[in-house]
Amino acid sequence: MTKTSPKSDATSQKKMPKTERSKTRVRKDQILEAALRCFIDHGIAATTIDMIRLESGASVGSLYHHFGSKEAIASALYIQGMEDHFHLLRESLEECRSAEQGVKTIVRTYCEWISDHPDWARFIFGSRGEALSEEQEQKLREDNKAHMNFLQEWFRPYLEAGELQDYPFSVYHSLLVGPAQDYAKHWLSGRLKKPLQDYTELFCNAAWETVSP
Amino acid sequence: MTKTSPKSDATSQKKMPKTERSKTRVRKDQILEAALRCFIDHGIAATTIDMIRLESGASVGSLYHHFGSKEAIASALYIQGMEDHFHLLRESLEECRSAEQGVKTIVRTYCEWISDHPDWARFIFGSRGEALSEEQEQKLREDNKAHMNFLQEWFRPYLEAGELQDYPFSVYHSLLVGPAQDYAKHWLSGRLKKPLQDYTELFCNAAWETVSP
DNA sequence: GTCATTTTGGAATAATATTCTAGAATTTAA
DNA sequence: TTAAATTCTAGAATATTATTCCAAAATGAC
Repeated sequence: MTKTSPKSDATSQKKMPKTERSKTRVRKDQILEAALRCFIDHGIAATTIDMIRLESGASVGSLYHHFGSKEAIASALYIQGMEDHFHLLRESLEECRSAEQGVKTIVRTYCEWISDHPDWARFIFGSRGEALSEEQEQKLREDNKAHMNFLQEWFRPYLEAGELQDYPFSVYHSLLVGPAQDYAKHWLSGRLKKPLQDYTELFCNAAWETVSP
Repeated sequence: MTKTSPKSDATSQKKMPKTERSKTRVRKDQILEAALRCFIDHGIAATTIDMIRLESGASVGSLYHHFGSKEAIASALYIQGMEDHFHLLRESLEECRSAEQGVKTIVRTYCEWISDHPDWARFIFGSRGEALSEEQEQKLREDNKAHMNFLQEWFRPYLEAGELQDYPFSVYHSLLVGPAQDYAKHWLSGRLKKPLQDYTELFCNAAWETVSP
Protein backbone atom coordinates (compact mmCIF):
# COMPACT_ATOMS: atom_id res chain seq x y z
CA MET A 1 0.00 0.00 0.00
CA THR A 2 2.78 2.42 -0.70
CA LYS A 3 1.12 3.67 -3.85
CA THR A 4 0.71 7.41 -4.20
CA SER A 5 -1.88 9.30 -6.18
CA PRO A 6 -3.76 7.01 -8.55
CA LYS A 7 -3.49 9.52 -11.35
CA SER A 8 0.29 9.46 -11.68
CA ASP A 9 2.78 7.10 -13.28
CA ALA A 10 4.86 4.71 -11.25
CA THR A 11 7.87 7.03 -11.34
CA SER A 12 6.27 10.34 -10.49
CA GLN A 13 7.29 10.64 -6.84
CA LYS A 14 9.32 13.76 -7.56
CA LYS A 15 8.09 16.80 -9.44
CA MET A 16 8.70 16.03 -13.06
CA PRO A 17 7.91 19.21 -15.06
CA LYS A 18 4.97 18.77 -17.40
CA THR A 19 6.88 20.55 -20.14
CA GLU A 20 10.63 20.86 -20.32
CA ARG A 21 11.52 24.27 -21.65
CA SER A 22 13.73 24.55 -24.71
CA LYS A 23 16.74 26.00 -22.98
CA THR A 24 16.52 23.52 -20.16
CA ARG A 25 18.20 20.68 -22.02
CA VAL A 26 21.03 23.03 -22.92
CA ARG A 27 21.59 24.16 -19.37
CA LYS A 28 21.46 20.62 -18.05
CA ASP A 29 24.05 19.59 -20.58
CA GLN A 30 26.25 22.55 -19.69
CA ILE A 31 26.12 21.42 -16.09
CA LEU A 32 26.85 17.81 -16.93
CA GLU A 33 29.78 18.70 -19.15
CA ALA A 34 31.24 21.03 -16.57
CA ALA A 35 30.80 18.44 -13.87
CA LEU A 36 32.48 15.76 -15.93
CA ARG A 37 35.50 17.99 -16.44
CA CYS A 38 35.67 18.65 -12.70
CA PHE A 39 35.21 15.03 -11.72
CA ILE A 40 37.93 13.93 -14.09
CA ASP A 41 40.36 16.59 -12.91
CA HIS A 42 39.79 16.28 -9.17
CA GLY A 43 37.78 13.15 -8.48
CA ILE A 44 34.16 13.15 -7.38
CA ALA A 45 34.82 13.58 -3.68
CA ALA A 46 37.09 16.56 -4.19
CA THR A 47 35.00 18.57 -6.61
CA THR A 48 32.71 21.06 -4.93
CA ILE A 49 29.38 22.37 -6.04
CA ASP A 50 31.07 25.72 -6.33
CA MET A 51 33.56 24.40 -8.88
CA ILE A 52 30.72 23.05 -10.99
CA ARG A 53 28.91 26.35 -10.65
CA LEU A 54 31.93 28.31 -11.83
CA GLU A 55 32.74 25.91 -14.65
CA SER A 56 29.16 25.69 -15.92
CA GLY A 57 28.02 29.26 -15.33
CA ALA A 58 24.82 28.04 -13.69
CA SER A 59 23.73 29.29 -10.30
CA VAL A 60 23.51 27.17 -7.18
CA GLY A 61 19.75 27.33 -7.37
CA SER A 62 19.78 26.12 -10.93
CA LEU A 63 22.11 23.30 -10.10
CA TYR A 64 19.88 22.05 -7.34
CA HIS A 65 16.71 22.69 -9.27
CA HIS A 66 17.85 20.39 -12.05
CA PHE A 67 19.69 17.72 -10.15
CA GLY A 68 19.07 17.91 -6.41
CA SER A 69 22.55 16.97 -5.21
CA LYS A 70 26.14 16.55 -6.21
CA GLU A 71 25.87 12.80 -6.15
CA ALA A 72 22.87 12.97 -8.44
CA ILE A 73 24.94 14.82 -10.99
CA ALA A 74 27.57 12.11 -10.86
CA SER A 75 24.89 9.46 -11.19
CA ALA A 76 23.35 11.18 -14.19
CA LEU A 77 26.73 11.17 -15.88
CA TYR A 78 27.22 7.54 -15.06
CA ILE A 79 23.88 6.57 -16.52
CA GLN A 80 24.37 8.73 -19.58
CA GLY A 81 27.69 7.05 -20.29
CA MET A 82 26.24 3.59 -19.97
CA GLU A 83 23.35 4.45 -22.25
CA ASP A 84 25.69 5.84 -24.86
CA HIS A 85 27.72 2.68 -24.88
CA PHE A 86 24.71 0.37 -24.89
CA HIS A 87 23.28 2.24 -27.81
CA LEU A 88 26.46 1.99 -29.81
CA LEU A 89 26.79 -1.69 -29.13
CA ARG A 90 23.25 -2.40 -30.24
CA GLU A 91 23.80 -0.61 -33.49
CA SER A 92 26.97 -2.55 -34.17
CA LEU A 93 25.37 -5.87 -33.35
CA GLU A 94 22.49 -5.32 -35.73
CA GLU A 95 24.82 -5.89 -38.64
CA CYS A 96 26.43 -9.10 -37.43
CA ARG A 97 25.51 -12.35 -39.10
CA SER A 98 27.44 -15.02 -37.22
CA ALA A 99 28.30 -15.95 -33.66
CA GLU A 100 31.96 -15.16 -34.22
CA GLN A 101 31.18 -11.77 -35.71
CA GLY A 102 28.85 -11.02 -32.81
CA VAL A 103 31.28 -12.01 -30.09
CA LYS A 104 34.13 -10.09 -31.60
CA THR A 105 31.92 -7.09 -32.21
CA ILE A 106 30.94 -6.95 -28.56
CA VAL A 107 34.53 -6.94 -27.45
CA ARG A 108 35.70 -4.58 -30.17
CA THR A 109 32.92 -2.09 -29.60
CA TYR A 110 33.71 -2.12 -25.92
CA CYS A 111 37.41 -1.48 -26.54
CA GLU A 112 36.72 1.21 -29.10
CA TRP A 113 34.27 3.05 -26.90
CA ILE A 114 36.83 3.21 -24.14
CA SER A 115 39.58 4.30 -26.51
CA ASP A 116 37.36 6.98 -28.01
CA HIS A 117 36.13 8.34 -24.68
CA PRO A 118 38.96 7.73 -22.23
CA ASP A 119 37.89 10.51 -19.86
CA TRP A 120 34.37 9.33 -19.77
CA ALA A 121 35.52 5.76 -19.21
CA ARG A 122 37.89 6.81 -16.47
CA PHE A 123 35.01 8.50 -14.73
CA ILE A 124 32.72 5.51 -15.05
CA PHE A 125 35.30 3.03 -13.81
CA GLY A 126 36.22 5.44 -11.04
CA SER A 127 32.74 6.12 -9.77
CA ARG A 128 31.32 2.63 -9.70
CA GLY A 129 27.78 2.84 -8.54
CA GLU A 130 28.26 4.58 -5.17
CA ALA A 131 25.21 6.39 -3.98
CA LEU A 132 22.73 6.31 -6.78
CA SER A 133 19.39 7.77 -5.83
CA GLU A 134 16.48 5.38 -5.61
CA GLU A 135 15.08 6.60 -8.90
CA GLN A 136 18.40 6.42 -10.68
CA GLU A 137 19.28 3.05 -9.22
CA GLN A 138 16.04 1.78 -10.66
CA LYS A 139 16.68 3.29 -14.05
CA LEU A 140 20.15 1.79 -14.23
CA ARG A 141 18.81 -1.58 -13.20
CA GLU A 142 16.20 -1.47 -15.93
CA ASP A 143 18.68 -0.31 -18.55
CA ASN A 144 20.94 -3.13 -17.57
CA LYS A 145 18.23 -5.71 -17.70
CA ALA A 146 17.01 -4.49 -21.07
CA HIS A 147 20.52 -4.60 -22.41
CA MET A 148 21.06 -8.12 -21.13
CA ASN A 149 17.81 -9.23 -22.65
CA PHE A 150 18.81 -7.77 -25.96
CA LEU A 151 22.09 -9.66 -25.86
CA GLN A 152 20.43 -12.85 -24.80
CA GLU A 153 17.96 -12.65 -27.67
CA TRP A 154 20.71 -11.89 -30.09
CA PHE A 155 22.70 -14.91 -29.00
CA ARG A 156 19.87 -17.39 -28.69
CA PRO A 157 19.77 -18.63 -32.29
CA TYR A 158 23.50 -19.22 -32.35
CA LEU A 159 23.40 -20.99 -29.03
CA GLU A 160 20.62 -23.24 -30.23
CA ALA A 161 22.50 -23.92 -33.43
CA GLY A 162 25.47 -25.08 -31.37
CA GLU A 163 27.76 -22.32 -32.63
CA LEU A 164 28.54 -21.30 -29.07
CA GLN A 165 29.46 -23.16 -25.93
CA ASP A 166 26.56 -23.64 -23.61
CA TYR A 167 27.57 -21.49 -20.65
CA PRO A 168 24.97 -19.95 -18.33
CA PHE A 169 24.02 -16.69 -19.94
CA SER A 170 24.88 -14.51 -16.96
CA VAL A 171 28.45 -15.64 -17.35
CA TYR A 172 28.77 -14.71 -21.00
CA HIS A 173 29.11 -11.01 -20.49
CA SER A 174 31.90 -11.53 -17.97
CA LEU A 175 33.79 -13.95 -20.17
CA LEU A 176 33.63 -11.60 -23.13
CA VAL A 177 34.36 -8.15 -21.76
CA GLY A 178 36.02 -9.02 -18.43
CA PRO A 179 39.58 -9.19 -19.76
CA ALA A 180 39.38 -6.02 -21.83
CA GLN A 181 37.73 -4.24 -18.93
CA ASP A 182 40.46 -5.17 -16.50
CA TYR A 183 43.16 -4.12 -18.92
CA ALA A 184 41.37 -0.85 -19.61
CA LYS A 185 41.13 -0.07 -15.92
CA HIS A 186 44.85 -0.41 -15.44
CA TRP A 187 45.64 1.46 -18.61
CA LEU A 188 43.30 4.35 -17.79
CA SER A 189 44.84 4.73 -14.37
CA GLY A 190 48.29 4.99 -15.90
CA ARG A 191 49.68 1.76 -14.52
CA LEU A 192 50.05 0.26 -17.99
CA LYS A 193 51.69 1.99 -20.91
CA LYS A 194 50.45 0.21 -24.01
CA PRO A 195 47.06 1.62 -25.02
CA LEU A 196 44.08 -0.69 -25.03
CA GLN A 197 43.84 -0.28 -28.79
CA ASP A 198 47.04 -2.25 -29.27
CA TYR A 199 45.37 -5.29 -27.80
CA THR A 200 41.84 -4.94 -29.09
CA GLU A 201 42.18 -7.74 -31.59
CA LEU A 202 43.96 -9.91 -29.06
CA PHE A 203 41.02 -9.58 -26.68
CA CYS A 204 38.56 -10.20 -29.50
CA ASN A 205 40.29 -13.41 -30.51
CA ALA A 206 40.72 -14.59 -26.95
CA ALA A 207 37.04 -14.01 -26.28
CA TRP A 208 36.01 -15.94 -29.32
CA GLU A 209 38.26 -18.85 -28.35
CA THR A 210 36.71 -18.91 -24.91
CA VAL A 211 33.15 -19.31 -26.12
CA SER A 212 33.52 -21.13 -29.43
CA PRO A 213 32.71 -24.82 -29.15
CA MET B 1 66.50 17.51 -7.37
CA THR B 2 63.33 17.09 -5.37
CA LYS B 3 65.13 15.18 -2.63
CA THR B 4 64.54 16.36 0.94
CA SER B 5 66.83 16.04 3.92
CA PRO B 6 69.69 13.65 3.23
CA LYS B 7 69.20 11.94 6.56
CA SER B 8 65.69 10.67 5.92
CA ASP B 9 64.19 7.86 3.92
CA ALA B 10 62.47 8.44 0.62
CA THR B 11 59.04 8.33 2.23
CA SER B 12 59.53 10.56 5.28
CA GLN B 13 57.76 13.69 4.06
CA LYS B 14 55.14 13.35 6.80
CA LYS B 15 55.83 12.80 10.48
CA MET B 16 56.25 9.08 10.86
CA PRO B 17 56.56 8.34 14.60
CA LYS B 18 59.93 6.91 15.52
CA THR B 19 58.24 4.30 17.66
CA GLU B 20 54.68 3.15 17.35
CA ARG B 21 53.23 2.62 20.77
CA SER B 22 51.76 -0.73 21.66
CA LYS B 23 48.16 0.38 21.90
CA THR B 24 48.39 2.39 18.70
CA ARG B 25 48.03 -0.56 16.37
CA VAL B 26 44.93 -1.58 18.29
CA ARG B 27 43.35 1.84 18.06
CA LYS B 28 44.16 2.15 14.39
CA ASP B 29 42.57 -1.20 13.74
CA GLN B 30 39.50 -0.22 15.74
CA ILE B 31 39.18 2.82 13.54
CA LEU B 32 39.70 0.89 10.34
CA GLU B 33 37.18 -1.76 11.30
CA ALA B 34 34.61 0.81 12.31
CA ALA B 35 35.17 2.74 9.11
CA LEU B 36 34.78 -0.35 6.98
CA ARG B 37 31.45 -1.09 8.60
CA CYS B 38 30.31 2.47 7.96
CA PHE B 39 31.54 2.54 4.39
CA ILE B 40 29.81 -0.72 3.60
CA ASP B 41 26.55 0.37 5.18
CA HIS B 42 26.37 3.89 3.78
CA GLY B 43 29.00 4.26 1.08
CA ILE B 44 32.14 6.34 1.45
CA ALA B 45 30.61 9.66 0.50
CA ALA B 46 27.74 9.33 2.94
CA THR B 47 29.65 8.22 6.03
CA THR B 48 30.73 11.09 8.22
CA ILE B 49 33.73 11.40 10.46
CA ASP B 50 31.27 11.53 13.30
CA MET B 51 29.87 8.12 12.42
CA ILE B 52 33.34 6.64 12.44
CA ARG B 53 34.05 8.35 15.74
CA LEU B 54 30.91 6.90 17.31
CA GLU B 55 31.42 3.45 15.87
CA SER B 56 35.09 3.25 16.81
CA GLY B 57 35.05 5.03 20.16
CA ALA B 58 38.04 7.15 19.14
CA SER B 59 38.00 10.93 19.40
CA VAL B 60 38.12 13.28 16.44
CA GLY B 61 41.63 14.23 17.42
CA SER B 62 42.73 10.64 17.48
CA LEU B 63 41.16 9.99 14.12
CA TYR B 64 43.01 12.84 12.52
CA HIS B 65 46.22 12.15 14.36
CA HIS B 66 46.37 8.66 12.92
CA PHE B 67 44.99 9.18 9.44
CA GLY B 68 44.73 12.85 8.54
CA SER B 69 41.49 12.69 6.58
CA LYS B 70 38.45 10.63 5.79
CA GLU B 71 39.75 9.77 2.37
CA ALA B 72 42.99 8.56 3.88
CA ILE B 73 41.08 6.10 6.02
CA ALA B 74 39.35 4.75 2.95
CA SER B 75 42.65 4.51 1.15
CA ALA B 76 44.25 2.65 4.02
CA LEU B 77 41.46 0.12 3.91
CA TYR B 78 41.85 -0.23 0.18
CA ILE B 79 45.56 -0.88 0.44
CA GLN B 80 45.13 -3.26 3.34
CA GLY B 81 42.65 -5.32 1.35
CA MET B 82 44.92 -5.53 -1.64
CA GLU B 83 47.85 -6.59 0.50
CA ASP B 84 45.80 -9.28 2.16
CA HIS B 85 44.81 -10.72 -1.17
CA PHE B 86 48.29 -10.49 -2.67
CA HIS B 87 49.70 -12.28 0.33
CA LEU B 88 47.20 -15.08 0.09
CA LEU B 89 47.80 -15.54 -3.60
CA ARG B 90 51.54 -15.75 -3.16
CA GLU B 91 51.19 -18.40 -0.53
CA SER B 92 48.91 -20.46 -2.74
CA LEU B 93 51.18 -20.15 -5.75
CA GLU B 94 54.23 -21.39 -3.86
CA GLU B 95 52.79 -24.86 -3.90
CA CYS B 96 51.94 -25.06 -7.58
CA ARG B 97 54.08 -27.22 -9.84
CA SER B 98 52.62 -26.76 -13.31
CA ALA B 99 51.36 -23.98 -15.52
CA GLU B 100 47.84 -25.32 -15.35
CA GLN B 101 47.90 -25.55 -11.57
CA GLY B 102 49.27 -22.02 -11.37
CA VAL B 103 46.73 -20.48 -13.70
CA LYS B 104 43.81 -22.14 -12.01
CA THR B 105 45.15 -21.30 -8.59
CA ILE B 106 45.30 -17.62 -9.46
CA VAL B 107 41.70 -17.61 -10.56
CA ARG B 108 40.48 -19.82 -7.75
CA THR B 109 42.27 -17.83 -5.06
CA TYR B 110 40.76 -14.68 -6.49
CA CYS B 111 37.25 -16.12 -6.43
CA GLU B 112 37.66 -17.56 -2.97
CA TRP B 113 38.97 -14.36 -1.49
CA ILE B 114 35.97 -12.49 -2.78
CA SER B 115 33.57 -15.16 -1.57
CA ASP B 116 35.21 -15.21 1.87
CA HIS B 117 35.28 -11.43 2.27
CA PRO B 118 32.30 -10.13 0.33
CA ASP B 119 32.00 -6.92 2.33
CA TRP B 120 35.64 -6.14 1.92
CA ALA B 121 35.46 -6.91 -1.78
CA ARG B 122 32.37 -4.79 -2.21
CA PHE B 123 34.22 -1.91 -0.63
CA ILE B 124 37.28 -2.35 -2.81
CA PHE B 125 35.30 -2.61 -6.03
CA GLY B 126 33.20 0.31 -4.92
CA SER B 127 36.00 2.67 -3.97
CA ARG B 128 38.30 2.22 -6.92
CA GLY B 129 41.36 4.29 -6.37
CA GLU B 130 39.72 7.74 -6.01
CA ALA B 131 41.82 10.22 -4.12
CA LEU B 132 44.75 8.33 -2.74
CA SER B 133 47.27 10.54 -1.03
CA GLU B 134 50.63 10.92 -2.69
CA GLU B 135 52.26 8.59 -0.21
CA GLN B 136 49.55 5.98 -0.47
CA GLU B 137 49.41 6.18 -4.24
CA GLN B 138 53.10 5.42 -4.27
CA LYS B 139 52.75 2.52 -1.89
CA LEU B 140 49.98 0.98 -3.94
CA ARG B 141 51.99 1.41 -7.08
CA GLU B 142 54.96 -0.35 -5.53
CA ASP B 143 52.83 -3.15 -4.13
CA ASN B 144 51.32 -3.65 -7.53
CA LYS B 145 54.61 -3.68 -9.29
CA ALA B 146 56.12 -6.11 -6.80
CA HIS B 147 53.12 -8.36 -7.20
CA MET B 148 53.35 -8.28 -10.99
CA ASN B 149 57.04 -9.07 -10.81
CA PHE B 150 56.36 -12.00 -8.58
CA LEU B 151 53.81 -13.35 -11.04
CA GLN B 152 56.06 -12.76 -14.00
CA GLU B 153 58.90 -14.65 -12.34
CA TRP B 154 56.60 -17.45 -11.40
CA PHE B 155 55.37 -17.81 -14.96
CA ARG B 156 58.67 -17.39 -16.76
CA PRO B 157 59.85 -21.02 -16.69
CA TYR B 158 56.53 -22.29 -18.00
CA LEU B 159 56.44 -19.67 -20.71
CA GLU B 160 59.94 -20.61 -21.80
CA ALA B 161 59.02 -24.27 -21.75
CA GLY B 162 56.15 -23.52 -24.10
CA GLU B 163 53.47 -24.58 -21.63
CA LEU B 164 51.72 -21.25 -22.03
CA GLN B 165 50.76 -19.11 -24.98
CA ASP B 166 53.13 -16.29 -25.59
CA TYR B 167 50.95 -13.26 -24.80
CA PRO B 168 52.46 -9.99 -23.62
CA PHE B 169 52.76 -10.33 -19.88
CA SER B 170 50.73 -7.25 -19.03
CA VAL B 171 47.78 -8.91 -20.69
CA TYR B 172 47.97 -12.11 -18.69
CA HIS B 173 46.51 -10.75 -15.52
CA SER B 174 43.52 -9.37 -17.39
CA LEU B 175 42.89 -12.57 -19.29
CA LEU B 176 42.97 -14.62 -16.12
CA VAL B 177 41.02 -12.63 -13.55
CA GLY B 178 39.05 -10.28 -15.76
CA PRO B 179 36.02 -12.52 -16.23
CA ALA B 180 35.73 -13.53 -12.58
CA GLN B 181 36.19 -9.93 -11.55
CA ASP B 182 33.39 -8.72 -13.77
CA TYR B 183 31.05 -11.42 -12.57
CA ALA B 184 31.96 -10.67 -8.96
CA LYS B 185 31.21 -7.00 -9.41
CA HIS B 186 27.71 -7.71 -10.64
CA TRP B 187 27.09 -10.36 -8.02
CA LEU B 188 28.31 -8.17 -5.16
CA SER B 189 26.05 -5.36 -6.24
CA GLY B 190 23.05 -7.67 -6.22
CA ARG B 191 22.37 -7.66 -9.94
CA LEU B 192 23.16 -11.35 -10.25
CA LYS B 193 21.73 -14.05 -8.05
CA LYS B 194 24.05 -17.02 -8.40
CA PRO B 195 27.04 -16.63 -6.08
CA LEU B 196 30.50 -16.39 -7.58
CA GLN B 197 31.36 -19.68 -5.91
CA ASP B 198 29.04 -21.56 -8.21
CA TYR B 199 31.14 -20.54 -11.17
CA THR B 200 34.61 -20.64 -9.69
CA GLU B 201 35.61 -23.80 -11.52
CA LEU B 202 34.04 -22.54 -14.72
CA PHE B 203 36.20 -19.43 -14.60
CA CYS B 204 39.27 -21.51 -13.73
CA ASN B 205 38.76 -23.77 -16.71
CA ALA B 206 37.97 -20.94 -19.07
CA ALA B 207 41.11 -19.11 -18.00
CA TRP B 208 43.25 -22.16 -18.56
CA GLU B 209 41.77 -22.66 -22.01
CA THR B 210 42.53 -19.09 -22.89
CA VAL B 211 46.23 -19.31 -22.14
CA SER B 212 47.08 -22.94 -22.79
CA PRO B 213 48.84 -23.46 -26.12
C1' DG C 1 -1.96 40.16 -22.39
C1' DT C 2 -2.81 37.22 -18.25
C1' DC C 3 -2.02 33.23 -15.79
C1' DA C 4 0.33 29.11 -14.34
C1' DT C 5 4.54 26.92 -14.35
C1' DT C 6 9.37 26.50 -14.63
C1' DT C 7 13.82 28.33 -14.00
C1' DT C 8 17.23 31.33 -11.90
C1' DG C 9 20.06 33.81 -8.50
C1' DG C 10 22.18 34.14 -4.41
C1' DA C 11 21.75 34.96 0.56
C1' DA C 12 20.79 32.17 4.63
C1' DT C 13 21.31 27.93 6.87
C1' DA C 14 22.78 23.33 8.01
C1' DA C 15 25.92 19.75 7.84
C1' DT C 16 30.46 18.19 7.92
C1' DA C 17 35.51 18.13 7.63
C1' DT C 18 39.52 19.77 9.58
C1' DT C 19 42.55 22.40 12.74
C1' DC C 20 44.20 23.58 17.09
C1' DT C 21 45.74 23.40 21.80
C1' DA C 22 46.18 21.72 26.29
C1' DG C 23 47.11 17.98 28.69
C1' DA C 24 47.50 12.72 29.48
C1' DA C 25 50.03 8.62 28.47
C1' DT C 26 54.13 6.31 27.03
C1' DT C 27 58.82 5.75 25.86
C1' DT C 28 63.72 7.08 26.11
C1' DA C 29 67.84 8.40 28.15
C1' DA C 30 70.44 9.43 32.13
C1' DT D 1 63.97 6.15 39.16
C1' DT D 2 63.20 10.35 37.27
C1' DA D 3 63.08 14.05 33.83
C1' DA D 4 62.71 15.13 29.14
C1' DA D 5 60.93 14.07 24.75
C1' DT D 6 57.63 12.20 22.08
C1' DT D 7 53.24 10.38 20.85
C1' DC D 8 48.45 10.17 21.59
C1' DT D 9 43.78 11.84 23.07
C1' DA D 10 39.91 14.87 23.68
C1' DG D 11 36.78 18.02 22.21
C1' DA D 12 35.91 22.97 21.44
C1' DA D 13 36.69 26.24 17.76
C1' DT D 14 36.96 27.07 12.96
C1' DA D 15 36.59 26.52 8.02
C1' DT D 16 34.62 24.47 4.24
C1' DT D 17 31.02 22.82 1.66
C1' DA D 18 26.33 21.05 0.68
C1' DT D 19 21.72 22.14 0.75
C1' DT D 20 17.50 24.90 1.47
C1' DC D 21 14.68 28.69 0.64
C1' DC D 22 12.11 32.14 -1.58
C1' DA D 23 11.61 36.21 -4.28
C1' DA D 24 12.04 37.50 -8.88
C1' DA D 25 12.58 36.59 -13.86
C1' DA D 26 11.63 33.91 -17.94
C1' DT D 27 8.76 30.98 -20.58
C1' DG D 28 4.91 28.85 -22.66
C1' DA D 29 -0.27 27.96 -22.70
C1' DC D 30 -4.57 30.05 -23.39
